[in-house]
Amino acid sequence: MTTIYDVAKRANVSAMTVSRVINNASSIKKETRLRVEKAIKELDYIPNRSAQSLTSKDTRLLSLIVTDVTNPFYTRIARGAEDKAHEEGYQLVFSNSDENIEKESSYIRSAISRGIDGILFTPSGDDSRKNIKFIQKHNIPVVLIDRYLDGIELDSIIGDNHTGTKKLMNHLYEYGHRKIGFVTGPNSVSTTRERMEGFKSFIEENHLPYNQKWVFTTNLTNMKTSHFIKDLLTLPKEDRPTAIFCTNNFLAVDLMNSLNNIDLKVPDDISIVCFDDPQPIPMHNSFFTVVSQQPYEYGYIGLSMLINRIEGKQKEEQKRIVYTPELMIRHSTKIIN
Amino acid sequence: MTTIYDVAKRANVSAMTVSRVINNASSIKKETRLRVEKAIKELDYIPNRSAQSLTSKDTRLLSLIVTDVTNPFYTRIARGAEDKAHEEGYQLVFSNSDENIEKESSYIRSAISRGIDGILFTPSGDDSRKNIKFIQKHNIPVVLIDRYLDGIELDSIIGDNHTGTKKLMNHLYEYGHRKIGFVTGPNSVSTTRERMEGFKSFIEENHLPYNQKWVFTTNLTNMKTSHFIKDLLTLPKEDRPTAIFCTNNFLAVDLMNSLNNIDLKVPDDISIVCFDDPQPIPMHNSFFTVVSQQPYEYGYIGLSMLINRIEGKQKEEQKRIVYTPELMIRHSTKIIN
DNA sequence: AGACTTTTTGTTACCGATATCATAAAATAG
DNA sequence: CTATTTTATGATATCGGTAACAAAAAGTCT
Repeated sequence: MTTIYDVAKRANVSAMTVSRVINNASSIKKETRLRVEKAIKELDYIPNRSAQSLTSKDTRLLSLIVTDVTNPFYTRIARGAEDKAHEEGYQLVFSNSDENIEKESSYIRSAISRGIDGILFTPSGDDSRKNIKFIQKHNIPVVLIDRYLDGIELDSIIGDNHTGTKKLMNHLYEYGHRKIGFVTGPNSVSTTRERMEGFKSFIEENHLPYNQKWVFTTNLTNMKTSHFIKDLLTLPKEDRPTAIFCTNNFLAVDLMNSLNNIDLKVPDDISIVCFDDPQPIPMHNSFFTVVSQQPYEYGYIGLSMLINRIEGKQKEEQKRIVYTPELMIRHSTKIIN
Repeated sequence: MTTIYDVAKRANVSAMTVSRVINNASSIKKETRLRVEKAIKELDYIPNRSAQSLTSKDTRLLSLIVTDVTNPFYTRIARGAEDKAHEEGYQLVFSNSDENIEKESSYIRSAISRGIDGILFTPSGDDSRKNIKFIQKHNIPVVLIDRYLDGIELDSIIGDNHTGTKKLMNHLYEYGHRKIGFVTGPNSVSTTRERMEGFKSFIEENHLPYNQKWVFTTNLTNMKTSHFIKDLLTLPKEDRPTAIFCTNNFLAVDLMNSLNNIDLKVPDDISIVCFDDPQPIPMHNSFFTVVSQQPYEYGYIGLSMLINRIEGKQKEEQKRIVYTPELMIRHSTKIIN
């Protein structure tokens, strides 16, 4: 490996001078600068960031922790974050927590061990609180993305789940649906919880019928929506929901698969709505009626906030940015009489 | 920041002893080990990887360079790679080259600067050759994924594009299609080139009609398939292709959008096939007829190969793994008479 | 030209860990 | 109980940079 000393020797200067050239410090004679730069080129010298970090205390490395990049929502967050990071000369280490606290902790530990400058973080759920405490104890800037945690004050960028839910419910209502089912993940997650609250209050405010059997909660790893469907079918036809609200895209896809498997058609037999596009591409012919958020912006802006915090541009109190999701009416819902 | 010296002081031992405990070296009295471990816990000490890397020369950091994580094919490669990395105690820095050589170079430079232990790499195209030379000059292990470069011997994991193409073409043929169009990206990419070769040889072997106007080449950044469609429509109806082969999923999606925009329906008016699922989720109701590869495995196995190379388990000559894509007949193709 | 600034370059110590060699303590042997 | 081997711990130099100060060179001024 070529070091700063090799370059120094070749350019006939001290190591310090080379260091100055690398960091284009002031007060270097043009002539020596050129000589050093020549030596750098000739030797293919690249500075060793580990060594730099040892003195400078920064690494220009950031950590992105999401639950699963494979979820198009997070894929686009990742892309947005990476774009901003690249623009600003940072790089991104990415991690999939799979909604698993242990995994999350282990990623955080190694991130800290690496001396990453900050973390862009989608917490698994309420249990993540201790992980956040841990991060804070180590004085590392964090920005929460998509989910927040009660009682923890942090920069964050999230969606307005109440409004989003209301938009979807309203759409179903206008399409004539009154019996509306609800499929959701564990409510240790803020987004899920808020969507559930939104759902319930809509039901109440509009005096819609409500049946405990229309509600299904799943952990996200093995969904088992098929069980739910089977249960629904035990009800007399007039007691079944005509539409189902899913708190996220993965659930909607899984639910639809379960329905298709027993030859129930969406939207002819039942309508489905959910949060977030299941598809990564803004396709003309997307199928699901959703409220759509702007994950790319979440990632991009979230990362800007993080960098501002790191570089001390944002000194004041925490900032929370809230985006309002947009209703996209597509083909998974149908007007009924 | 807590250092090894803080721990040493607290546990009343030398720094070296702490280091030994961290790396669970042999020959430490159980009693001192416990004392040190206690101190580590109490101080929340986490070793500084930058410092470790300075002596050990490894970082347990790997670089993943793909063209765009947002493409579900690469999303899943990323996930596969990250899973394996995590299992083995490595972490992944990820980068989107956007098929842009300059970006690619800049990512490689900073990866090397970081001292990453290896690179899992989807080269932008033929121009990436110089980037690979550069990586090799710095003695960094690389595994190529999805695309290879002629004349460069490296571990790689790729798909069998000839067979894949033949499968799709055969399917169209069996469905009665004879006039088949072709939409492709820049052929500086090995996959594209091979698919094009496969296409041409199929046409020749089966004496199918061929018309230069049925072929459209685009750079992948601004596709402009709509121009292509407009051109097709200037042909008399009987001279238009009844099916179009796209070399990748993004092109297929874009093409379909263009068709929809002028009220041409897939598959009723025209059939489409392509490589790789546009959707990240194995959905029951996926639309496109494709040959599907196993990107998750590409990532997972590619990363294993990389680690083997890094850790010296794979000393011998280069290894090339070739996967055969599988035909998935869905709803974007139609039998014609 | 000499005194005084200002600019440019070099020296040394240090960042936080570990390799290497040295030493102390414990275990075993004679 | 000393001599010898083995095991456990420590001192020091080093990895590749940079901060902080020191020194040398160049430029200004009288």
